[in-house]
Amino acid sequence: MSVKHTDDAVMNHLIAALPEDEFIRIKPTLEPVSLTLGEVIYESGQQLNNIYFPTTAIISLLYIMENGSTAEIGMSGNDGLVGIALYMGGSTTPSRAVVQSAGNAFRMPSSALHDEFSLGGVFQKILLRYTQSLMTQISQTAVCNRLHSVEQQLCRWLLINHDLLQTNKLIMTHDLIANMLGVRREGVSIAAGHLQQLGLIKYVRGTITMMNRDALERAACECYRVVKDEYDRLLGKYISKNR
Amino acid sequence: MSVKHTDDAVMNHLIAALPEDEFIRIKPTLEPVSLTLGEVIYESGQQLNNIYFPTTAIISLLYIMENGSTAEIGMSGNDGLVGIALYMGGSTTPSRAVVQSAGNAFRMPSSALHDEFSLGGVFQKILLRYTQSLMTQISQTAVCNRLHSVEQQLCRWLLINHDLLQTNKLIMTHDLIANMLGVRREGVSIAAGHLQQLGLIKYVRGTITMMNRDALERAACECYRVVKDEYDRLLGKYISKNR
DNA sequence: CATCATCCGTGCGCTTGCGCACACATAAAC
DNA sequence: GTTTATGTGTGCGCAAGCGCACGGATGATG
Repeated sequence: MSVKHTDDAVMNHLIAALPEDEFIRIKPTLEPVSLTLGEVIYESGQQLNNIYFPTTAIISLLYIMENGSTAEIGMSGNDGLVGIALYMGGSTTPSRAVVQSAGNAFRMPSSALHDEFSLGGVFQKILLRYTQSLMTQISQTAVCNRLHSVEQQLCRWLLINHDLLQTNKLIMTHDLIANMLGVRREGVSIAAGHLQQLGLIKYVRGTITMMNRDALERAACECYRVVKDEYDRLLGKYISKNR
Repeated sequence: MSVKHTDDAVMNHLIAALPEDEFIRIKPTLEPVSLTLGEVIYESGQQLNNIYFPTTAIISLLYIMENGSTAEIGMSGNDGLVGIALYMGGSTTPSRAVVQSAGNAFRMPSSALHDEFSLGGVFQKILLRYTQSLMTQISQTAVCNRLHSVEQQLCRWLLINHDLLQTNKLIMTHDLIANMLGVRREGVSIAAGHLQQLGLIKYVRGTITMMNRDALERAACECYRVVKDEYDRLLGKYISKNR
């Protein structure tokens, strides 16, 4: 069903899912960019000018409170895009988009996005479906924050990363994870220590290696699977070859 | 700017914001329905057939976990609609929509919705903008669940209700609120008791009366205002007369 | 090789919220 | 008017997570 494009833009699943004609049309508007760790793609409330389709990079959507504490509401990698507000009409959101794992992405200017979106084709369909899948992710984060332990959430967070990464190794300190999860660094250290003791992960100074994915899934809360299944339900028929 | 329609469908702000021609076109497809307290509009994962535009009713979006505990991710009243998944492409969501405050709504069948949505007019714009505003609400709920106290969240929750209601009186037990907030009934009782002591609210057996809205806003976390401001930013220009 | 910054382990007191249990009040039902 | 159901107050003990503090370890820098 899905067409093989002649470009590594295919690494982004949403782009890869486009029919040949739509792909050819938007291809010239896609500019490859390299994103560095910690780079801020969008600042909260700031007018957006481009939408990003990550290929190897992972971008984190963060809320920053008045007192400076932070919490992640969602993550996008080659399964999605960053910059939903551009086609939803708001042009901006109250969240910040930060590069959590350095890598590449394709950048598409706002004008090209609007042109293609307004045609009402598969491009629009896929973008809207992805938006719904992101809503599920955010919703699940909300209930997860309320009802589950730090350790369960850490497992979930590691699994999401694992899905978006090409490797088992994750460059990430406990401190950064704490900022994402909205908890203390010590809390992450304790949870990670426990997971290491169980043999699910290993880590040394800023590098976490996932040793046993299945066990991690069992140690995570149901939230991980709900979001994953919902993504597959919404976009699976477009992204047939994936996974 | 906004046209005065000849119908009480105007009580729903999104419908009221439509230009005359679009309103006339969708009007015959709107069926007034009465919604009773506790009624389940949509069940999690169940195929949707209608979208709802509340006028006096308030609908709560709930997640139900495997162990039966619940948490609210958002609320819609005459400021919005229920059934986003219908035009986003998913046809369903993992959440349940429950009537939290009895009242009326307009029901629009899926087919009519798709017809009008695909025209790419103001209707589509407004629906997408509302979706973004709901995403903000859900996102803020996520960080609020992580970072703020039960009392702060209770204030926020009361304020949202107050905005959607036509009165200061809220028919709601501590137990139900606890289900919404995803906390214990006792926790709500303690927080509510404190707010009553401060003179912000009064309550007796299932009825809560808001006494001092300004003070409630000061006692709430920033989350309330962020969501409200974002809604106004996204939809304010359409809903000029509102507030 | 020595210094320094960064990352992680650990301990302690404290607060918030949980789970449970039960008493008491007020409305509804008969 | 008595019974019954429902809604709220209160009091435990307990666990999770917070804020703070400090010490040790590891890797980068010069």
